[in-house]
Amino acid sequence: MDKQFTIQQISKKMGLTVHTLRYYEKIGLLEGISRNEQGYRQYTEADVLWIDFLICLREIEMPINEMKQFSHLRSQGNSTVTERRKLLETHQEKVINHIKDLQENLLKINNKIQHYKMLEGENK
Amino acid sequence: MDKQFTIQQISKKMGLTVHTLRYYEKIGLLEGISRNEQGYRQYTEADVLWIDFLICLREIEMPINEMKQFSHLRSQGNSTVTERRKLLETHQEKVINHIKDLQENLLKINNKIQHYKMLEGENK
DNA sequence: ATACACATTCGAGTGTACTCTAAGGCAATA
DNA sequence: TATTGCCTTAGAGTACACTCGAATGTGTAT
Repeated sequence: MDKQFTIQQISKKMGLTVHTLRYYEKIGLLEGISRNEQGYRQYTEADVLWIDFLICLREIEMPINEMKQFSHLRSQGNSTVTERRKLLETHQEKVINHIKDLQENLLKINNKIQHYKMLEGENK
Repeated sequence: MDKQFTIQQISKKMGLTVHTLRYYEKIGLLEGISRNEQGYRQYTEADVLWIDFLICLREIEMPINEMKQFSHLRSQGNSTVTERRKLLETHQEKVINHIKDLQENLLKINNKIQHYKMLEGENK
């Protein structure tokens, strides 16, 4: 049984607003979402998996343009697997560097916090 | 000898554009930047340190509103040290959680990359 | 004297990623 | 029958953090 979902159900399930779901479709991140007789969107399990992956890309802060590129490659089938892998690897590296920067700056912040604690101790 | 710097020198030194420096001043992140007879900005060593800290806050993605709040507390002197510390600690925690999320999602991405590598292997 | 290179201010414009509004359609309930 | 409540679309509006443009001023170099 191939379950189908309405846009509301997907919205709740995935934590994206219906606006965002329609927006993602409009800009080409979500391709081939089918409609029922009334013209309402019907999402499949496969759509759910894809949306889940899009959310993952978003959480690692991939820009929408890159996500679109990835989405487009995906819709061209298996011949684009290498390109897709490279796209992911390139972004992966960016995120790793970003985390490194965050951690370095967190050290500075922590020094500041320790410094403040010292000042607070003195004023007792 | 209290060194003074022009906006250009600060721009080069700190990696912020002159536009951004004026913008930060306008919105209250940079308070009390002195002027010379011509009305040009003259930045001091203390200003440099403060800008450096602002950049640090920006790199850990503190929103400008929070930076303003911090800046305002700072200008009120030592009585606000505890509040400032708490502000930093609150944001610190957010960043730590953010890093955790990034790392979790990187794992998913890595699985995808491994999966693609497998597919690529099969096609040989 | 006048051009150049810098400075000033105010306010408008940009890019990203949504987020919302308006106008309209269909189906079930009061 | 009419109201409610969902859906559709196109396109306008928002928030954030800059980024730029226009008008104007000042001190040094030719």
